Amino acid sequence: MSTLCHCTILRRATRKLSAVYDLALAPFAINIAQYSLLRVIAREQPLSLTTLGRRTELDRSTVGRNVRVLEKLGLVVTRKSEDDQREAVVALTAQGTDTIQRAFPAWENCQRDIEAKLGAGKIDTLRTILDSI
Amino acid sequence: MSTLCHCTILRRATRKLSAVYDLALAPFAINIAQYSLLRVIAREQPLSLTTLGRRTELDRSTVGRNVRVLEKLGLVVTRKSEDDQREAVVALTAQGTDTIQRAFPAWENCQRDIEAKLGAGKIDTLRTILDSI
DNA sequence: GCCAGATGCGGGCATATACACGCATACATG
DNA sequence: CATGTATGCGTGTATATGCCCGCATCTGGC
Repeated sequence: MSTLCHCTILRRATRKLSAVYDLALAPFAINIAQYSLLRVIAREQPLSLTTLGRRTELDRSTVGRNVRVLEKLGLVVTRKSEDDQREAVVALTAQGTDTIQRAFPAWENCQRDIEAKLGAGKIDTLRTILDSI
Repeated sequence: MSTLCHCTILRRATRKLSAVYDLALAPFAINIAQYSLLRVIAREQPLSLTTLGRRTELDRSTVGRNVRVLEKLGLVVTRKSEDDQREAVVALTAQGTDTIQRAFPAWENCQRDIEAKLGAGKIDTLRTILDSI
């Protein structure tokens, strides 16, 4: 068995792939983490930070800070929930919706590039493996 | 083709797997990123920060900061190279060497756990895929 | 030998990420 | 209804990561 660390290999690949997506999304002034978060918000808005954390499997405090960045960029707004005064609910702004749509082709190109590079079979395998981690 | 982002899936899996390794290494007061870095240093010490960055495919400034943390933990020392006054070379301390050795079984357990979970075939496939990213 | 370009580093800036703590609100049980 | 527990958030602290800038040093061509 190899002495190479599975986790370290995974971490390295993630950094590299993220850099590819980040570069493609740079013209829209967002990165892949932000794009991904925007997409979840778009799909379920309005939603609370805690819910957003569950969807993304991110720590709630991480989500809170990441959303704050998106807010600073003018892509989302947060407001207090009326039902539950504790909750902060997030929704896209018009600019946020627009940014997602404009960035979509760039993101899709990344998807196609990696699919072409690995082949559909390996993409499926990869997804299966990663989902089971 | 699915609308799921390959990069986001990879990022999520990396966070989760890192958390597993981090938990296993917690008794030794290091995380997987640090353990991995220590191993590279152990293998090639003494080496410059730039070389360390090339080996790990990390930005040099990142390596510089990460090494500083290891230094604060007493696991490595850095000194100015005698040959090239610009270079900062890194080497393990006795405590660093000791920590790697003591942490090794915990790391190895993580390796075996993930190998058992995925099976040797999938581990190989995963490595091949990740290496080609 | 000298200067221009290359190389090595640290620091500034920014995001991503997690955990622990404390505060406010909601809710459930007596 | 009152209190104890559960839930939702923000903040503090820490590491990980990358880009850019400026400084110091090295090196090669002249």
